[in-house]
Amino acid sequence: MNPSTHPSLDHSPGRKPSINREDLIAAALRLLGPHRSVSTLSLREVAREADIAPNSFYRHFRDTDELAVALIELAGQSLRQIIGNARHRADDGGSIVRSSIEVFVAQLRADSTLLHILLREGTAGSDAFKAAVDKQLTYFEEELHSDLIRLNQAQGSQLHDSRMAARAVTRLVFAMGATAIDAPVERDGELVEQLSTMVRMILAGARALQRL
Amino acid sequence: MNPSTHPSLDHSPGRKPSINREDLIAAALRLLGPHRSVSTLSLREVAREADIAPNSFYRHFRDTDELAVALIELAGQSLRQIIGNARHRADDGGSIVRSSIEVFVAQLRADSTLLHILLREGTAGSDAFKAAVDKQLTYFEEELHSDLIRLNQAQGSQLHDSRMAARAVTRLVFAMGATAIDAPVERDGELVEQLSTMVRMILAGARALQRL
DNA sequence: TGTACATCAGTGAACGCGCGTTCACTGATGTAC
DNA sequence: TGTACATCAGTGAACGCGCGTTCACTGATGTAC
Repeated sequence: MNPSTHPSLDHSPGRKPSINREDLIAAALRLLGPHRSVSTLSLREVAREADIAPNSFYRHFRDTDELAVALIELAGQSLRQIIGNARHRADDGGSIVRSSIEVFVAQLRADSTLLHILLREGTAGSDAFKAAVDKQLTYFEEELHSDLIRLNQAQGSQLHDSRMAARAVTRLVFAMGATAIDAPVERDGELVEQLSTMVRMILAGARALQRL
Repeated sequence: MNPSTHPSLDHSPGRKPSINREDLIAAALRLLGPHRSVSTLSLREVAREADIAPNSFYRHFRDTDELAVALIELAGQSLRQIIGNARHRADDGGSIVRSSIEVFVAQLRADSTLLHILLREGTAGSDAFKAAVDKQLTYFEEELHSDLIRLNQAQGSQLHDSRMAARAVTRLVFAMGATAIDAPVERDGELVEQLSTMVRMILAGARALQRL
């Protein structure tokens, strides 16, 4: 993400851009409701939404793939912040598992297009695309991992292979979330319930395996 | 799936089809390598591969969506059979968890287009499409569930909420598998290792929660 | 057995559409002197 | 301060492409008598 690879970010003489990468990203987000997937966005469509000529798109992105990757990174960043906050807030008092999951599901329902982006595109799209999603999931995994380790130390308990526990939780929550997008809101409670059970199973299992 | 809704399956007078649904499905499978997703297939492309005129496609399927659903059902069926066999074979002797996972990963590597179909399309495509994938995952879940119950009875052990355990295992394995398609074969061992650990965590956790 | 007929799988041509991409351009902005 | 110049974001027009879908058709097959 070297700025100089993107002409629009150079501080060179010439006409100032009347529109920038962020504007195009915003236009793309406007197009992406909960039921549109990033890989179905066309260059012309985004340009239309941003009110520029189709070919102007190239001044800011090499192609739609590059825009898609930018969207995924943005989504990952903001979501990690939200979940991270929730986790640390719950830290002192209450169940971390449940409250984190509640925040996650709430995000799912708030028409947070950003979360949908990450959930929808897990397996579809170009290689660059899938790699970008995977990278974000790995970040989530790492943050959860260090939380688990902190928790272990605080409680004096021990997890078997906490890295795998973190990965299992992350992947499972995202997989279940992806399925749940299409479910009616009434089933959100059920989803929170199920996810809490599953995550507790994984954590309890990690503790149990350690004792063997 | 009432046959009479598909003219080609009626036993009515008239010219016999020189090509049928199965031929079109076969053509689609030929086009779908490990890196093509069902939702990117075009009607014209499939028709070309099957060596018929584009408009002849409509004699067999209402649209490409209907073909996609047929592909997913086929994939689900055959895969459940393969995994089911593996599970029951391992039943007497050896670790069920590990050998089932090994079969799964082996299928992933064998260029079994069928499995890739299920993994790739989890979250993409039309609603009919996603519903079809979800249905197949639910079948897997149910079969695993009854296996877990049988196992409980045989071993005298008890699982907390074995339905959720089955769901967690199913969703997790598919999610991890979807990611792994793009990984090099050398990491298959690693994948088997990780999945085994995760699944054992879930099962151990289900047992541990029961004891509480 | 032969004939007239109904069925309908498959066809060729054509349609309009949205797409990504290219080209040569224009004209606002900032720089050099 | 004024002027000549370089930069380059944005443009309008055009391209060729593959797409889904429609239409009226043809002719092989099976049925009725």
